[in-house]
Amino acid sequence: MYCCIMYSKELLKGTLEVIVLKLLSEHGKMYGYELSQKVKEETEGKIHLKDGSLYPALHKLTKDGILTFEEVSIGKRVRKYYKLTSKGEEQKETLLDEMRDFIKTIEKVIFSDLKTSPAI
Amino acid sequence: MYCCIMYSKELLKGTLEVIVLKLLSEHGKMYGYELSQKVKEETEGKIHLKDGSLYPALHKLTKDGILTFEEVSIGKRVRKYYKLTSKGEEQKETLLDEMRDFIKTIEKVIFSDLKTSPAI
DNA sequence: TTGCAATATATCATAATATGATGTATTGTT
DNA sequence: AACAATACATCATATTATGATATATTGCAA
Repeated sequence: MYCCIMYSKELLKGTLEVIVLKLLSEHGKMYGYELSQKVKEETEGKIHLKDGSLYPALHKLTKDGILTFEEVSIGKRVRKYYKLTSKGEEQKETLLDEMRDFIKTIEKVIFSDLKTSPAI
Repeated sequence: MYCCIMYSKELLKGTLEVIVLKLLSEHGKMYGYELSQKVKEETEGKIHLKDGSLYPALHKLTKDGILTFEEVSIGKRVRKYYKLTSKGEEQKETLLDEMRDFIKTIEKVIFSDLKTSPAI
């Protein structure tokens, strides 16, 4: 599977989990491939969850009680539909709050311009 | 040296370099300890560059030609004042643009609310 | 004046995690 | 029949922040 990430790898670290939890919360239940397609679509290809990252993450989140899944047969193919547990819902809220706050703080440090915006 | 980071470790990954470059660009020249104090101050303690992260990063950036430094003796103590090279200035711009775009994209995926904002 | 906090640097083993490579198999299209 | 897309998976590697640890100076308060 090929990649095309617009951002340096480092920036994306830690983002995967938040994205997965947000999408699952929003759509109820989704399977791995569907998740990766959805992200690609919503970011116009800018973020691509690689399967080498996604599937291990889904396994880990399941092991940690954040997700559960049910297997659904589509012909001879088996899909694993994942959804949030109640613990997962809480975790999602925590991570979203954290991300919001993180972005706010980063913006303050990084995009402040001492020369032009002394106001506010 | 003690820590108190409000964010999960993962979120901070990749952020250190951008912060360092931005601050150096803004202040001309700074030494390691000064950098960590500045960040702590500007983020009200929310982000704390640990010396175990900062110094290796400064060494690496120097090795990569992004930074240079000059040693200044303050009494018996020696400070290393770092500043951006011209390559470092370019790198700073690149990383800032990347960060801007990254935040915009992440916000679109993560903070979109399908229920309340079908418009646009 | 003694001891502690702050200043200032540094290194290293460890942990976490995304990645690329690689593999298997099915389904739909040309 | 061949190929792209669908759908899952594993693993060695690379990157990087962290905590622990170390050294030494300086200023301040008891």
